[in-house]
Amino acid sequence: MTREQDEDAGRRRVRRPASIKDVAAAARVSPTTVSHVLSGNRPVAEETAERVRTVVARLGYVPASTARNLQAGSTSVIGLLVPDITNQFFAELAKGVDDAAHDLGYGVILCNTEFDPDREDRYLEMLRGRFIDGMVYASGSPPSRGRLASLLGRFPIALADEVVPGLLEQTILVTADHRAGGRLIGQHLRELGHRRVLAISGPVDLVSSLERIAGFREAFGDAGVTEVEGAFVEQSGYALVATALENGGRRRFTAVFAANDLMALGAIAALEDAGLRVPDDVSVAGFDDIMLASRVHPRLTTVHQPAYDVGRTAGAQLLSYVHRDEVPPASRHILPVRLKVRASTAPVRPAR
Amino acid sequence: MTREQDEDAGRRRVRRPASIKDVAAAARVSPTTVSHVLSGNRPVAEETAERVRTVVARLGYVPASTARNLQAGSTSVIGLLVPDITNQFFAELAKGVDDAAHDLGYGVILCNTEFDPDREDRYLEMLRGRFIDGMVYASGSPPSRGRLASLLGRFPIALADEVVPGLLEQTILVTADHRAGGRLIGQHLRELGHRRVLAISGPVDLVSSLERIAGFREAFGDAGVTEVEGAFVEQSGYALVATALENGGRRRFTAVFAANDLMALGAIAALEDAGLRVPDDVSVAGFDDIMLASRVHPRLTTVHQPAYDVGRTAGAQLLSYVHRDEVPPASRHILPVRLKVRASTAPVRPAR
DNA sequence: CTAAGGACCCAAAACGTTTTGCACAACCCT
DNA sequence: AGGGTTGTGCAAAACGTTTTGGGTCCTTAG
Repeated sequence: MTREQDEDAGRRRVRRPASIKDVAAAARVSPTTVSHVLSGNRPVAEETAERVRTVVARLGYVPASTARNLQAGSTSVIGLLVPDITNQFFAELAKGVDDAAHDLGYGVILCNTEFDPDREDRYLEMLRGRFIDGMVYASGSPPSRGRLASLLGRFPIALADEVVPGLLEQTILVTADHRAGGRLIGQHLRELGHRRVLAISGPVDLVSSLERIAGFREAFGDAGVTEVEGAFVEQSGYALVATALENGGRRRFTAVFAANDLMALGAIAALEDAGLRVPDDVSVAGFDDIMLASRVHPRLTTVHQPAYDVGRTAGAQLLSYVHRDEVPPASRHILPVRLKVRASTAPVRPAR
Repeated sequence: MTREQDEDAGRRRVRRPASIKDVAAAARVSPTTVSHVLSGNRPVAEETAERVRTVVARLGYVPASTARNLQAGSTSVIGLLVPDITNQFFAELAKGVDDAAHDLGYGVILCNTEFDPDREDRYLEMLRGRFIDGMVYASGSPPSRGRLASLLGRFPIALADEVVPGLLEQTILVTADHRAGGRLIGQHLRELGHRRVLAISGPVDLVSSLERIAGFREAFGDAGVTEVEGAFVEQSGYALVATALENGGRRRFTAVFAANDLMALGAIAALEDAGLRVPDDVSVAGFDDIMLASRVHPRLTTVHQPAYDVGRTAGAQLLSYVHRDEVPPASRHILPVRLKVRASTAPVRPAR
């Protein structure tokens, strides 16, 4: 009676999956032998092996990875932390990491922080129980270096896309050549005759953001560039340019260098809302070369970042060590970028 | 001597993390007590608990999730299978799933199949060792139902976005209302006075694709619609329209209904290459409302699909059962869609 | 006929937790 | 004073593998 109630109590349950013991019993061998048959770790008489294999197939036995992980002390899973998987750039990067992982039989666990430090912390907390064998960190926001450093003692971490100040001498870093990208835009705008440009940067605590602007100044020269700080989103680009137009108007600049394509889009919108035409009145350049950049009107001049390669390289580098159970030596991988000249930049025109 | 060699042999290794035994020893209690302090599963004298907590902090102890998983028989991780994380739609969906998972303390392991059945199989194979507690399946291509069915016995699966023919009566299904979306477009075009439309569908073995067209016919009527089959990519839209223009020209249609925004973009390109203007000469409507749709020229009339909500609902539904260790009953969740009238459709104009 | 060696398989330990039954002490109530 | 209750902590089992040091039996050579 009581027993029947108990069985009723839980709703329909999944039947217990076959364990190695079940297989062993059915094949009249020890669990050890089953393990050896499956792993090929030690020779087993063909006749016995065949018997085991039959039972395995019949029972649909698959070794429980939880148990295997415990025994092995590793999980064949790496973490991937990104701020926004919805952002084309990070999606490409994620794909690269996934490909690299998949090649070596690793899985990827996705952590989407939405630029929220608390959320990032919660993810890192969850990850620290060495659930993962390693991690690709592409935070995209000023990272809580402390927490990251403490994790570095538990498993290897590869930094992707963004330098983390305290850590770059200790681990793998893969990033696009932001500085060179900035230089390319700087040179391009200068060649078009621009002499006064509004540079709208990303968050100044992001090294990549600084590098882009620094590269720009290297090529363009410091004179004539007024710099304002923003965030890597469209509204920020809009607001920054709108504000700039109010204070002083466009007499102050003939071109806008946005640290990011989305911001560039915002900038264009602000300019058009103010009755200015792009690129006739003001040129606008972006950074990243997201898909939109080539479809939007006017098509955006920008710097192409090899997002996929960044992810793939970071994943491959990380795993090349993790896989051999070594801790990776510090290394840097700077990937080349390309200038994409399209329709949003034009030779400067004398103000009417 | 030998020992020294051994220590040299492996490269610098990570030191063994503290285990619960280490904590117990240092706090002069049993591992049981440590566990109780940490889990709150049973009361522990405050004095003792404090001592344990101190040691935990000092040693930086974190329970090994591998061991915990084994003991618990679950991992607090769910799988997410998508064909292309780079596709905005699936990225949004993934974000939804991740959010739902994160709310309940679950992790998400990402499987990006790149529309490759082999790759999908390899992923499913890797997942079947009940590494995960459940899975959201959004294959986007005609799925290998057999393998999926066999997995359904091991952990719950929620189908997102796309019906899997053999399984829809057995598990959770979350999808946008493709049929209603088709109806909205059909009605819209009819109201604009269109009477002959070219419908370019996605792969006919995808239920969502069929539904969109079916809904369209419901509202528009069967008469006057010629249907051609394609794939969900831009080139396909281009090719289909280009071909249609060759055979019979645009006398045969005044509007194009593309089963997907990307195809709509291709269609527009083909029309413009043929010297036709959109929407003046031919109207074009899409489906999905990807980010591009609102930025491209002309801005695309389309049906907005709540990708994020699909993911979030699928994740939440799945987890609401998984989390209580129940197997989910079959259920369907059809999410509403919205018509977005923009600039690519216009009232029909009498052919000149 | 016996010792050595090989082929084959198994028992037991280990991985690091959580769970549960129990022991011990101290307290309360009648 | 004795029986019950509470509070506190421990030992042992269990989760499902893989690993490793034998053990048994058979073959072969001396």
